[in-house]
Amino acid sequence: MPKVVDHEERRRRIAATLRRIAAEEGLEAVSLGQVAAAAGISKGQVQHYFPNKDEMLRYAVRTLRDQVERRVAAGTSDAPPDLRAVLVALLPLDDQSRTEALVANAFVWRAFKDDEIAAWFRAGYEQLREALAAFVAAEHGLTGLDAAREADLLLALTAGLADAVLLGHRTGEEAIELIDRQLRRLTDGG
Amino acid sequence: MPKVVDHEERRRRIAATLRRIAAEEGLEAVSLGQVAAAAGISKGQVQHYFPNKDEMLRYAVRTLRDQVERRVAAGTSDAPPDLRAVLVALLPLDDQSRTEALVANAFVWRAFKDDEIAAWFRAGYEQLREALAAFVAAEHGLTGLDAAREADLLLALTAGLADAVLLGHRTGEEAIELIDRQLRRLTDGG
DNA sequence: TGTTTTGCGATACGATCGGATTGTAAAGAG
DNA sequence: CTCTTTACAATCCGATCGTATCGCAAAACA
Repeated sequence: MPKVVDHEERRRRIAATLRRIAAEEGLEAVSLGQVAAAAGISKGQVQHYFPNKDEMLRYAVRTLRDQVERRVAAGTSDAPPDLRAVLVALLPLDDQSRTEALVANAFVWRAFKDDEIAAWFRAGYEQLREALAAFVAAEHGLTGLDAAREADLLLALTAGLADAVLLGHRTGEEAIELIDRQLRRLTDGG
Repeated sequence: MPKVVDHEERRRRIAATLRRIAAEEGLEAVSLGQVAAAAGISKGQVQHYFPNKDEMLRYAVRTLRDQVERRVAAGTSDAPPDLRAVLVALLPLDDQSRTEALVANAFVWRAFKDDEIAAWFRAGYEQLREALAAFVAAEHGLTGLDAAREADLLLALTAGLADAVLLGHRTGEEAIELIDRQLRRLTDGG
């Protein structure tokens, strides 16, 4: 065998370039040629590491999910894990999270037609639901069912706010204020 | 002048076909040829009524907004206008509203690159915000600022739930229950 | 030192795109 | 009836797409 190459590493680099293009110009701008050019490699090399475009897109979604998970976990790791910190980490407030949100948004439509991508979205959603429910139960001493419902409210609220921030309908500060307002109700009511 | 034709009517029909394709197969499947074929007309006719594809897409967004506005208004007109009814009308629960939500979602990305489309989205958002704030103030007797914030929470929550329902992460019933839970807080707390 | 296998650049292919051009039938205007 | 304008069909164009194929250099194995 020739030139020993880390296949995963190549794929990750290509996927990262793909996400950059998707965030900047939309999924429709993602073509083999564009990705190759932006990554500074040849079209042939891209083909060498992905059997087709769909697989390339799926891989980009998988690694995006990993990236988001790592970032959210990192954002809460300096302090003890905190419900508020997780919710705020889900908002597109800096370049990194904004790019992730843009890419996720760009991929939403793919999820309707690609079951594998849909499965990744759903897994992320469920994981978040459960994590938030655990936080609510721990921080506000609610019983399981109530905690789950409050977590659902917070998750949907944060998702809606994230979209609004992304579209420029609200500022990040406004979104945080609204999250705090909702959290305050839990504290006061419990 | 030959064959007297209602230009607006033709444009509306073409736009409706465009939205149907966008809802079923995504915006990327929307091409002049596809729209023409689905509408049972020639490519030339589509070109005759829209100077280019972008204008066609913009027109489709404008008429979508009208359609949503009419539906939400109609859904609340049999009974006296009602905060809960408006929020529920925003969820993708039947074919009509689901299609609208899908199309809106498909157009979100366009809004990032097309200022005119972004303006229509923003206008719809602001209109909804103000309407909801008025409802909250009227039904729960809150002062202006509190009413506006509660309306913001409800709007973001409903938007997040609408997305979750659309993606199949939740059922419509669950979404309605969560909206009711949030509304109950306003009633109890006020 | 061949031989084989892999990495990857180059290029060709057919399909499809948005847009421009051209042709023509119909219908009011003169 | 002639002329002009409009409605639309048909076709062409250059660009770009995803994919297939070909060719060759590098490197491990024999």
